[in-house]
Amino acid sequence: MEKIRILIAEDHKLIRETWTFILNTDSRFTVVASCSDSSEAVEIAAIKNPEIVLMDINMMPLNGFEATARLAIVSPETKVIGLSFYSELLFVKKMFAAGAKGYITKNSGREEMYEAILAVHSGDLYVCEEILKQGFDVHALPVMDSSNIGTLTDNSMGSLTNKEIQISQCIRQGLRSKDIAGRLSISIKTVEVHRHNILRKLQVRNSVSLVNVLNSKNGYVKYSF
Amino acid sequence: MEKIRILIAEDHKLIRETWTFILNTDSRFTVVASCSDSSEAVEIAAIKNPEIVLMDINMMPLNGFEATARLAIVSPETKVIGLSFYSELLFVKKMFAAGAKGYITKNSGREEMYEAILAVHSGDLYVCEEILKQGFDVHALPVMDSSNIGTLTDNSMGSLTNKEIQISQCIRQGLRSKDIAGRLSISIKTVEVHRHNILRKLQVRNSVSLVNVLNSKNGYVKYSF
DNA sequence: TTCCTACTAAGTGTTTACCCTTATATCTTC
DNA sequence: GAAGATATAAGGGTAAACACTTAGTAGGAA
Repeated sequence: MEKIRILIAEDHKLIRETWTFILNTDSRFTVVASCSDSSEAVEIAAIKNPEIVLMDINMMPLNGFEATARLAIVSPETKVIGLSFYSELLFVKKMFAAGAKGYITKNSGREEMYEAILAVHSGDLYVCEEILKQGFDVHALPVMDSSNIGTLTDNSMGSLTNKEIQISQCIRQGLRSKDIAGRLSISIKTVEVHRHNILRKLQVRNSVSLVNVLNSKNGYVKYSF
Repeated sequence: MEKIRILIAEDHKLIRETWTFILNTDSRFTVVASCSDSSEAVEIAAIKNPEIVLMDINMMPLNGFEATARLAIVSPETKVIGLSFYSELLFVKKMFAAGAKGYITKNSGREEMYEAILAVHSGDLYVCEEILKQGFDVHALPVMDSSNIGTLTDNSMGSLTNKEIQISQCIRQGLRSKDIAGRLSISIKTVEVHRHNILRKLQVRNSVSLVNVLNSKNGYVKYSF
């Protein structure tokens, strides 16, 4: 039986090396390359056409969403599985919108990683247990093909209006609704409506999480400790 | 030759399982247990007396510093190697002050993890390349033994106590006081007191500003893409 | 011992955030 | 002109954060 050819794109060396090791140890898989750089991942994929890419969403210089969308162009046969510490549905959706076929978090089990690779390789979509539990329905997503891949990769911030973006920047600075209202010369109630809409659109439940999402978009990578 | 007996304490299941796998694959090592809970790590160590503990510094309900200090009491022969995403010297120092004998980041190589285990097992102190490059001199540290272990887990970080640091990290993750109370098994009221004290000590007026201060000090890496 | 710090947790407020609905005016766009 | 999106802002509600106080316990230090 042919081994499934895998590319690992993950910026933490220890994780990248251990995953390479365990996948190569399994007779079903072979890691054809690994890299810590997302641009490199796209280049390598274009040359080696791996069947599967394990793609961390926190990478330089492109984030996982952008790298996934580009990868779909240079190597359409390659299937991407998103990998991250986050189970935030926003990231999951963004990865699928970018053309990913699977998503697992680092709270998944080792067996779950195998399952994900096998499922995606055989043409299925896959998300891990942790994300399923949040009520995410992978089959309810619009089908992603060459016609619309990448079109939704900016939908999070893109769906925020100018005012919402402006206000979210104020929130990020630690300003209260009262402060924002004063600064923008609008009613506190208006600010509150905007806040609510921002949280709803970005699917977070409080301002701290909002700021985390905003930071992750603008190039901050959040580590948890 | 006797295998080196290892306990892995790491909250991300996928990482925990892959490390268990690769260490068990190597004839020099055997993973006697692994867990995602720091209290459990202390309990297990007390029973199994592993020679080495690989301890992630981000754990619940104790952080890595506290777990390491307690471990020194219940299993003095056990040597702890700190593991984290951070090369922040503050965290490295705190871990050594808590009694750790080694520290590697997740940017270390797989071979470096082996080296660390072997070095620490043979009685040396060890820090990875990445930390060495920052000019950290492990041998310049005061010697840690039963008389002073834990005494230096103090106020280098803006005079926040261990509990306050732990709670501020929970806040950073977007958790509410209710969530934090549940996770740490303490009263919401206690969490609120800590929150209040944290804000007062760091001279900020809300959680978003707190997170900004925490991010500016450590843990966040600004990427440009 | 006494002192000090940390952790715990209660009480009692005020303020802010967040949820949901309704509504008006303006603007583009089909 | 109708439809849709945006910005505005109000009312009424719950939940959470924040402010301040008191107080018991535990442990180490003086």
